[in-house]
Amino acid sequence: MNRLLLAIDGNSLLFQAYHAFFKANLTTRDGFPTGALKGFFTKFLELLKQKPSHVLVAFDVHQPTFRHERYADYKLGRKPADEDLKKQMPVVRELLRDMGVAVIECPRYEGDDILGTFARRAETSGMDTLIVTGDRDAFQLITDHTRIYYTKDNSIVDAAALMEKYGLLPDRMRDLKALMGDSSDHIPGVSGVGEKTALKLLNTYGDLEGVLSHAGEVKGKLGEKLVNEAENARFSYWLGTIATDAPVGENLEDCAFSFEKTGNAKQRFYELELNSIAEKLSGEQAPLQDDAVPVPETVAITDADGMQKALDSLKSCDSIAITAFPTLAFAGSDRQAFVLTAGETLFDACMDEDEAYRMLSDFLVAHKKQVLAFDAKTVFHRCKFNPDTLPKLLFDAMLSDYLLQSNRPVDSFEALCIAWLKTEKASPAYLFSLYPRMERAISENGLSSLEQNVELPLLRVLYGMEQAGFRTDETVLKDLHARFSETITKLEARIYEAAGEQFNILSTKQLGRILFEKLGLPSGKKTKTGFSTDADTLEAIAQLHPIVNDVLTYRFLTKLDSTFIEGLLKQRDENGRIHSRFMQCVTATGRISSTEPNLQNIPVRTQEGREIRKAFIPSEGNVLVGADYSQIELRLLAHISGDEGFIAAFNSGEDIHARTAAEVFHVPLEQVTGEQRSAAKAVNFGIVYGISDFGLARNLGVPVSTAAGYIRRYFERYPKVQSYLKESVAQAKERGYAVTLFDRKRPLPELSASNYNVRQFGERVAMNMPIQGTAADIIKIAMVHVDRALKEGGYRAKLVLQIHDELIVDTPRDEAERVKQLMQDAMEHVVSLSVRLVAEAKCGESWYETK
DNA sequence: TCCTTCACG
DNA sequence: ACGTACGTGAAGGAA
Repeated sequence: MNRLLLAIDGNSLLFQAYHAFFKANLTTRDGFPTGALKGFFTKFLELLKQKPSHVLVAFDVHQPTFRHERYADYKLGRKPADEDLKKQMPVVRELLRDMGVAVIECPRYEGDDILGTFARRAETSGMDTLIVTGDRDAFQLITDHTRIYYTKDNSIVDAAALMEKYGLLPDRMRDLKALMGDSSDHIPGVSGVGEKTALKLLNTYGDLEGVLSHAGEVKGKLGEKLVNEAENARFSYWLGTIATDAPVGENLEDCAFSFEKTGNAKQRFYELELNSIAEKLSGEQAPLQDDAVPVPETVAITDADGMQKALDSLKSCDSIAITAFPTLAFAGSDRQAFVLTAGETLFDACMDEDEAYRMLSDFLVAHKKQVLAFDAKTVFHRCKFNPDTLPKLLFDAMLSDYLLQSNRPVDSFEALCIAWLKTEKASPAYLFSLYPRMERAISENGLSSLEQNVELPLLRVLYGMEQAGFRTDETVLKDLHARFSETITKLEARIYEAAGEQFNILSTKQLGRILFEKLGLPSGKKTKTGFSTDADTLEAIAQLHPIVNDVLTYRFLTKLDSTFIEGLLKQRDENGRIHSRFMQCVTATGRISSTEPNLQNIPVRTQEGREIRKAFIPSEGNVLVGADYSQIELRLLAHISGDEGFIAAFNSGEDIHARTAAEVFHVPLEQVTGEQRSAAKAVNFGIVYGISDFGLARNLGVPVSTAAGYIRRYFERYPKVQSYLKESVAQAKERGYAVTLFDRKRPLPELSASNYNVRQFGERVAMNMPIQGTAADIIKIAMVHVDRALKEGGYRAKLVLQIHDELIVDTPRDEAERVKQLMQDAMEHVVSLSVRLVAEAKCGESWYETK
């Protein structure tokens, strides 16, 4: 029988696994970090392929070791382990023990010493050892029966390999290190001696003592240093020596290993959502499951005939489950799924997907089927449904997942099936199992109303908006392009002239070189890659050289031209309409986002940019009606905080920023200066973002102390705003999430982070999310109401765009006045708060005119 | 792919 | 003693 001890340096492997998975940022659904676990156990299982008879994993105990007692601070340079890694450390030990693996720690000794000790013990009982570590120190332990699996390059190192690389026997590795030192381990060595010199000395004199006793023969500075630092070298030798006689309680037989026992950890791995690991463990122990998920039979569809038969077999089903990725797949029960085959070559039998979707959508409409889906909006698009006759949508797993975990974007249906059902892969049939499970979670988290009354109805509204698109005028865009291009060319020439050379103005690196090195202008802040050249920085030095303003204008115009003019021209369909996609499951606060193209950031703050809005026009015979909320976030702050002064400020009906300035600076409203109003406005925004004096100071360009004064006075005048913000953070800390008026939740693991900055960020988010998120909830509800009112009122007007606090409706001329009123009404009466919600609506011949 | 910048709320 | 405003998406350069 194979007698092999696998001796693993647990800390070394865990650190390496952690950093390998650091970027992936892997966590369970509820936010527990699992990256290091995944890396560690993936490697561990790979190592088990060596079929060891004995396995041990050695860990350092977090106490001073016997070396520290003599030289206490020699490892002070080590960074403390990351918070995420720390959390996973006890879990690794626990999982290993569950798997029947010996976990060995020895107070005052390091992992290395345990490995060395067991390697010797194994050798005396006639066993071979494979030591797994990323630490080259362990090379000294190599013998005929002990080899090293070096994790840094996944190589197995034995005496021959060592001789080839260093020309040294394993026993001389310590001598090498004693001479050259090791800064990462804080082993001093002899100053000025590196690997090359150390190897030469050892080759000449054999070992460290040989080198030291012949130090007198060595010429020059090196000889002197060897004499002077002999004690240092001997001490280094001692530091670098791994113990082989550590007083470890466990004996070799405690490390006996059998693969069958690993199954005991299976359930725990499933709970940690590390299914790939769980599945590789021994199959003896089946995972415990309350109600099993049937594995559906999969039927491939290759032609229209097969498609028709599949649909016929589903006639008696009430609900059909559908997914669109990677190809159309559907099911009428959890037992059987139909999947369109994606032909891999031109000759494979494979059905035209468009045709399949056509047949499916006709079937759904004709038989009034209900739908369960993952990403129903996309499924609807593929089916090319008429927005007015969409099938009833019972459940969208993507939406439910988003509501349950809005701080983490949904990646794929497959990931969702694996996480929720512990299945191996995705199948539309799993939607029947997901439905009750996820709905129960939705209901337990108080999210049912949000799902049923807001998100699911909104999905249909967004579908209609995406399908309708926004009509655009090509000539407006082309004229602007011509105007911008002309100026851009002129600016470019002037910039090259002033710089004395041609360069890429849009390259921050090249621009930084020109401005700060060649022209010697003062550079402000730095980014991690070099000089900062953002607008704030450039504006600060604009008076010093005319090139700076030209650069700013150049940037401004190229941005408008490439992102907006060219970007939009590319997206127009054959009817000149632009169909943005409204993403419902992206933001952490509950807002929707807009992509391909993003129509939520079309310029408005500058005249030149605003011109672009003239290209957004109503359909033939229509006008646009735009309606936007006035100060919705601040009104929500007033309501939620319950601050009487702030509520009164709104109810006075005056300009809120001016009114705030008057109250905070104790001056009559008429005497508020422009500067005071700006300051008050900035404080109002700051409050909503989770205020800090530093941030406010930077925004206003005033000293931090001045900003702090503004905040203090603001809170004096509106004390309940302050207490609300405090309470908001405290509650989020207690519950682990921030929440909106409509119960939308955002988990905030940041609040319990050990890193101060991360925690501060969590606190700002805890203040902001309830406000931004409630505003998002409200406009979503308004959209559902507007859409419903338009349909029920028999209007032909259509919602085409939402920009967070603004809605645009493409409206037949004769409906315009009524639609305007209808929108304002719907928006203002979504909820009744202690402060009125105010919406203002306006008609126009283009988006430019609706403000 | 990551970084920086900048457009919007 | 630390280094910050909240939420997005797109483009272009650098690597």
